[in-house]
Amino acid sequence: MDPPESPPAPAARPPSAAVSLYEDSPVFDFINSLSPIATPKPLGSAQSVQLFKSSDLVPASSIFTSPQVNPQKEYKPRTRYGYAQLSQGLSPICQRNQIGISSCIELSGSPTIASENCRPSEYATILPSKWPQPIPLGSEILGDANKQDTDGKADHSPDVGHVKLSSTCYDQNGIDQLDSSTSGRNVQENELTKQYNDDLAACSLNHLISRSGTGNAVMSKSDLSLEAQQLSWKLRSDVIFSKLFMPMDQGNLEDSRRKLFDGSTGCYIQSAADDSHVYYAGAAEGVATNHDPKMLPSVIQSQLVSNEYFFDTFKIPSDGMALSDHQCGGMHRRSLFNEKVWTSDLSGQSGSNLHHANICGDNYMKPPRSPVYALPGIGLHLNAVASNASNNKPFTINPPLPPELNSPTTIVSCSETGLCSSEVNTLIHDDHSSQKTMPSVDESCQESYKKKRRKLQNGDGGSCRCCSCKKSKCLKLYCACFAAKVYCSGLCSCQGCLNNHTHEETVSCIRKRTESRNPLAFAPTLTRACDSGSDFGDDSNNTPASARHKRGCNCRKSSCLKKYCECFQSGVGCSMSCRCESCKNSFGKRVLLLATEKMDKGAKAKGTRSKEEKVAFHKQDVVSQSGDLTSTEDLFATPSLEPCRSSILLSSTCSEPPVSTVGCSSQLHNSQSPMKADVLFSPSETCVMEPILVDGSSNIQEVSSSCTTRVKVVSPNKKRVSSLQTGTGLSPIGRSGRKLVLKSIPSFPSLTGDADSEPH
DNA sequence: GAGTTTGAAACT
DNA sequence: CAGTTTCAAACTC
Repeated sequence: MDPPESPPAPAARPPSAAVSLYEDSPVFDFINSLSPIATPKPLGSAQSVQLFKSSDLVPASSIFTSPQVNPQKEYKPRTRYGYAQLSQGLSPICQRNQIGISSCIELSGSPTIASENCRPSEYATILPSKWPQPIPLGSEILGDANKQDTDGKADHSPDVGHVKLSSTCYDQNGIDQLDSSTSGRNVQENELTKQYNDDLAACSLNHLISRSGTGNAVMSKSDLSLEAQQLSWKLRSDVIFSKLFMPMDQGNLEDSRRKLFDGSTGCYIQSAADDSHVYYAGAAEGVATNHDPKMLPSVIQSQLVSNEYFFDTFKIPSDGMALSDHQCGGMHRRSLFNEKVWTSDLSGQSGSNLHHANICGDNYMKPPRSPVYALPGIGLHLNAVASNASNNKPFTINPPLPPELNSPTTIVSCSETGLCSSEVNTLIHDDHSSQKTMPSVDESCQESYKKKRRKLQNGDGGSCRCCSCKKSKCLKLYCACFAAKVYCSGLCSCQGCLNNHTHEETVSCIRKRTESRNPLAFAPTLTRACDSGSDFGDDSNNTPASARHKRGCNCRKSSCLKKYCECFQSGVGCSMSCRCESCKNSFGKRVLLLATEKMDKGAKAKGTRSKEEKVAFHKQDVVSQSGDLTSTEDLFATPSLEPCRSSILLSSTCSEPPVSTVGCSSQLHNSQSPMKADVLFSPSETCVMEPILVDGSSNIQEVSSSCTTRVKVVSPNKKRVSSLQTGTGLSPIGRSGRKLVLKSIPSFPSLTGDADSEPH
C-alpha cells in the first residue's frame, strides 16, 4: 500500500499487518462497514488498539468503567462513591489511551464487548437516557473481574446488569461480620415483623428503603426493629459502616438500588431533591432504573460521607444477607415499622399491635396516588435518617463538618445509645401510658425527659424527634414529630400534645388535611441524602418539615450557614429551588452559573437585569470563588434527579478539592470563558452539559468542546429557577415557582430528562 | 435557662 | 398570591 496515497480512514486503521489478518474475515468487513472506527477492532492486537487516538476514545471512555483495569485502585475508597465512580473509573482509562482500551478489553474478557464499548462513535451519539447502559456493560466486565471476589454472588444480582465491584467483597466481609453479630437480633426482629406482616406490604416502601442495604427479600424482615434496639445497634452499624463504607461499591449500591426498584410493586424513584428519597414510579421501572445510576453518583459524591446517611440508604450486603438493623442505621431512620413498634411497644411491649394497623392505615398505608406520589413512609424514613445525621454529623466529607465530628460522634452517641435505648423504652412507655396529651402529668418527669432528650439530641438523638411544641398540639408541621408522621414520644416535651395514638383519628385527619393543603408536607426532606444526602450535612431530626428541603430554603439572614437553613441542616447544598439570599451554604451553592462579570455583561446587553438577579449571581460567584465546593446537586436538587450530584470545582481559584468526584467531577478551569459556571456533570463520563440560562441570557459558553455545560442561574426575582425539575414527571414535587431556565443549547436530554419538560 | 433570632408554616 | 402572623427550633448571652 502506498501510505501517502492511501485513501480514507487511515487514522483509525490498524496497521496493515493487523488488518491483513482480519480483513478477509466477514466479520471484519461487517464491522468495518459499521464504523470506520470499528476497524481497529481487531481487538486481539494491541497495535490496533493503539491506533485509537485518545481523543477518539474520550467519548467512549465514559461508558467504560474499568474498575477492573485497576481493580485495586478502583476499589479504593473511591468505590464507595459509587456509581459515578464506576463510570468514572472506566472512562478515564479508556479515554486516555490505548492502554486503557486494551485493559478494558482484557478485563471484559470478551473482545466483542470491548470493541463495542470502546467505539467512540457509538457513544458520541448515545443518548443520556442510555447512559445507564454502560452499567450493564460494566457489570459484565466487572462481573468477570469481580467474580473472584463475589464468587457465587453473581447469582444474586438481578438480571438488570448489576455491576459487581470488587468492593463488594469488602462489603461482604463487613456484612458477614455484621450478620453474625446481628443474626440474633434478626430473629427477634423477624418475630416482631410477623406481627406486622400485613402492614408491611403497604409499607413496603419504607421497608425497601430501610432495607435497601439488604437488597433482598430479607429486608422485609428487619424493619420492625424497635427504636431502642436501633439505637443500641447504631454503634454497631457505625462500626460496620466505617468498615464497609469504603468498600461500599457501586455494584452494591447499584444492586441494592435495582433491587429496590425491581421491587415487585413497581419502581421507586429517588427524588431529585433528595437522594435518599424514593418515589414510587408505578410501572415506570425503566425510568427508575435509569435514574439510579445517575443518582448514585451525586449521592455518593455529595454524601460521600455522610456515611450514616449513605449507609442507610444504600448499604447492601452483596450477598443479600440481611444486615438487620444495623442497616437501618438503627438510629438512622425511624421507619414506619419502627413507629409501629413503638406504638405497640407503648401499648405493651411486643404484644399489642393495636395501633400499628392504624398507623399504617392512615397515610402510610396509602398506595401511591400517582407514580410520582411520594410515599409518606419514605419521608419518614429519610427524615429520621436526616435527623439522625444531624445529630451525629455524619457527613464527614463536608468541609464544614470536620470528620472528627462524624463517626466519632456517632460512636459516642451509640455508646450512649446503649444507655438511652433502655431509657427510651422506658420513656416511651411512660409517655404513652400517661398519654402525653396530659403534659402536666408529671412535671418532674417532663424535666427529666427533657434532660434525657437533650442528651440524646446532643449525643446522637438517634431517632428521637423530641419536639417541644406548646401551641400547635403537635398537629401542625411545626411539630417535628407530626411532620415526620410519627407520634410524639416520651422524649418529647410538648404540651397539649394530640399527636399520639389515642388521637389517631384526629392525627390522621389533620395529616390528611395538611397533606391536602400541601402535598409535600410530609414528603421526604432531602435527605439527605441523599437526602443528600446529602447528603452531607447533618440533618437534624429536629427539622420539623420533611418536605422543606425540596422546596428549598428561603433564608435571608442566616446565609444558609446555620441550622435555620434547612438545606444546611440537611447537609446539602442549596438548590435551584431555594430562594435564599446571600447564600453561603458550604455544602454547595445553588447556582451553577456564576457570573458576576458575566452579569455585568448581561446587564449591559439587556440592561434590564434586576438588581436581585445580580445579587444572586454575585452570590453565586462569591461562593464559587470562595473555593467552596459546589455540589452540583443543586442542579439536580430538584426532585427528579438530584442523583446526579457531583462536586465540581468551578473556578480555578477553588482551593478545596472537590469533596468527591463521583460522576464526572472535574475541574473546570474556564479561564477563557468569561463565565464561570458550575457544571453539572452527568454521572456518566460523558459530560454533556446544557447551559441553561435564566432569563434567556445567552452568554453561556460551553466549557469544553466535549462538554456542554448545564448552567443555571438564579432567577432575578429569586423565584426558584428550577432547571432540572423532574422532567420525568416522576417527581411528586410540583414546583410552582417560575421556571426561567432556558436551554440555550439543545443538548442531550438531561439525565433527569426533566430539562425537556421544563417550561421556558 | 431565659431571651432573641430565624425562617417555615399557617393564616388572612 | 402576597403579606402577615404564628410557631418552634436555633442561637446567643
